[in-house]
Amino acid sequence: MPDNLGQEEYELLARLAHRYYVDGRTQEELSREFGLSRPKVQRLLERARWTGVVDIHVEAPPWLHLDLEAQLRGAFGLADAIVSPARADPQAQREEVARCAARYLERRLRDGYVVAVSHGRDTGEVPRFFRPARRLGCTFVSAMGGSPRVDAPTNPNEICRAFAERAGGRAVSLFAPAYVESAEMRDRLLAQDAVAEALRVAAAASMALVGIGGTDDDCTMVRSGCFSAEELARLRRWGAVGDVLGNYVDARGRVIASPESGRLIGLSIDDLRRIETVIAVVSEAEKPKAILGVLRAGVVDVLILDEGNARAVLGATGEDRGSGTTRGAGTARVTRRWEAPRAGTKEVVGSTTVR
Amino acid sequence: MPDNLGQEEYELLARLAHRYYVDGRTQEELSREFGLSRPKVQRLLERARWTGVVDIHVEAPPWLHLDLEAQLRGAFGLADAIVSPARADPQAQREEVARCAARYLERRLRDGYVVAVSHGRDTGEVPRFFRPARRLGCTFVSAMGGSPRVDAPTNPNEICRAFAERAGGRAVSLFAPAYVESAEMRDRLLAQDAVAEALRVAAAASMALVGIGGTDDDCTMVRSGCFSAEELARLRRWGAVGDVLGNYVDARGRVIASPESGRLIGLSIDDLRRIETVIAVVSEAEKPKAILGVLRAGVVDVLILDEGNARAVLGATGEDRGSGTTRGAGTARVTRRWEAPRAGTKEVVGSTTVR
DNA sequence: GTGAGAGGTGAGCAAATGCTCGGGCGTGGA
DNA sequence: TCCACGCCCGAGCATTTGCTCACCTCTCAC
Repeated sequence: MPDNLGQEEYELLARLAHRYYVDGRTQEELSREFGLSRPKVQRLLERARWTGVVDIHVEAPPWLHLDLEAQLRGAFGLADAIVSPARADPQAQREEVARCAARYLERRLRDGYVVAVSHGRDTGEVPRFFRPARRLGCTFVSAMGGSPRVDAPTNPNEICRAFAERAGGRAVSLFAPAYVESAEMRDRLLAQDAVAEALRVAAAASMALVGIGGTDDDCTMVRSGCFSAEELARLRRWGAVGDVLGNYVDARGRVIASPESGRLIGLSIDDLRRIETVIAVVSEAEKPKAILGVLRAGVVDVLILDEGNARAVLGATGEDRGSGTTRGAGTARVTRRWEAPRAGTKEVVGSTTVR
Repeated sequence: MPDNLGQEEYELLARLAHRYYVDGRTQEELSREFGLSRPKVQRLLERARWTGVVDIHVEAPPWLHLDLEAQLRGAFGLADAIVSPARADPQAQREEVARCAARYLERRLRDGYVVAVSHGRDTGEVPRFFRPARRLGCTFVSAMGGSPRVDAPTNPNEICRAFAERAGGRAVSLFAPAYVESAEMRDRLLAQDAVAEALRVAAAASMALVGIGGTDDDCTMVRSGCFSAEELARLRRWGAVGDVLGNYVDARGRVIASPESGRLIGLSIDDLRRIETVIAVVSEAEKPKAILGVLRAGVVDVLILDEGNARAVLGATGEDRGSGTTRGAGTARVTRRWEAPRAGTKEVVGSTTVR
């Protein structure tokens, strides 16, 4: 198969690889057995992997999209990205994403962690699926104020309460609206101990779980009564494409300093940047622009979303990055781990996947 | 694919494996990323390999028989076994085996090595293919006496000379016949300085290259005039099935103390046992009994032979050992290296190879 | 309720592995 | 012929990995 290999070399590589991977000898044993230096054996094994004499294949469940996840991580420098299986029904899709988020939290939460939580339908679904293996001494705190037209489970306080119940931890509520009428009113509210204290806890969180909002007329901010359609239209004119915790950003990820930003009660983008792990959960269709904007703002560490948004976001990034790996998730050829001995990276990786 | 895995676990294993093998993270990074202890990650990766979520495949050239080699090593405790590609024509087959032997020597020989060499048509072919990359300060010494009806290239002295020429080393000749008329004559010859010296060098060799002789009427010993057909028939009656360096053994590998053994000039089986690496080269058809006998004598460390003999020897060993691995050499599932977490060995290995 | 056993867990260590770097050798050009 | 360049090689070190062992928890029988 590897045509650029001489017969002699092919035999040697195959022998070494077989002895190493199948028979389980160590490289040192092989070096004695074949009369080579140990580093030489290691270089030859590397070459065997590189030429395809050794093929390491990861058989992933068909419903996972590890390739998309890898592309997302790569494209946006995320610590992690999770693409949930696709569902036709929006509610089912939301639950699927929430399930992924819940699993993720279960893996990552540790006693004593403080988690700042946003509002939103996506975020709100997460607690339902959250079942940690044991009681966690965690604190869940609202990272933003509540919405006037409350349908309970999407309000941050309520979400925190649900989390705390599931985790056996405690909830810290923020008793304030997300947006107040004026900057002056905001400052006076922030001077209240109860409000200031909650925000202080939230700002010191080690983790944040946030949704990503859009700017269409049906977005959470409008539905929940925070904004009128006119206010939102004005934000769009300012270039807004989406928000986290009420902080709007434009397509290039720059925070928009609109009149609205002065009326916001909750963590700022800069507050978020100081939080170690910011987890964004998104499931709704037609959100790629908002997601892109927020990703470009560089506050998100972990992105959990559905397949459709993942593809849309990646598609919008520019031409197909790593199109070679777009094949079925099941077939993942070895790239970075067993890099080419010495060669330009991207290029060469591209050529292996052909094979 | 792995049906005995829960969905959740399958996902986790796939994620870990992908991150480890494809993205090249370390286990420690994964442990942080997934919120697991490092040993846990390592156990999960082990499980991923074991359940087939990760599949390591060695693509060997179709003309190699790495599976047969592994079985030979296993069955007879050999340090190494090399099965040469099959050839229909006996002479072509002999050359193929000799080529393998030559390659093997090239890999193993080091400056200062002393190699004891037997007579025989197989051994005699090796020097023709021997082309070390650089001059080797090696000594090649006859491990047994010569034969009366000399056709030059099968006499040990001549083989040594050819080796020395190719290697740029030196040859030490043994000026004596393989068999003399009586034990008394042998003792007197051994008392000769020239003879004793050569044998002393041979006995102190770090390597021996020997053929394996049969007991049919056309064997080297008869063709070369060492024995008459009658003498050979007598050896057969004593149970002889084959020889190394003129030392005959029976089917169970016991040395035969016949009248002939007292007349032999060359290294004994015990001398051979003291040599670190004894390499046996065999190609002729119909030799499996001789090979088996000699293997059972436990003097051979490395066996180099043709496919037909390899299969015959293994077939005769008892029922198909490791029949699971008898498939094409190209497909070698991982066994020993990534053993089952905790389980009886043979059994479990058998079951992987099914898959 | 209580005790015994099985199974799972992570600290810590020994071995194996990957990698860097200085040095030798061959090749091709002046 | 001699020199420069580049390639390959292996010693030695830092990191990663595999593994052992003591402990902990959970289950089940008594």
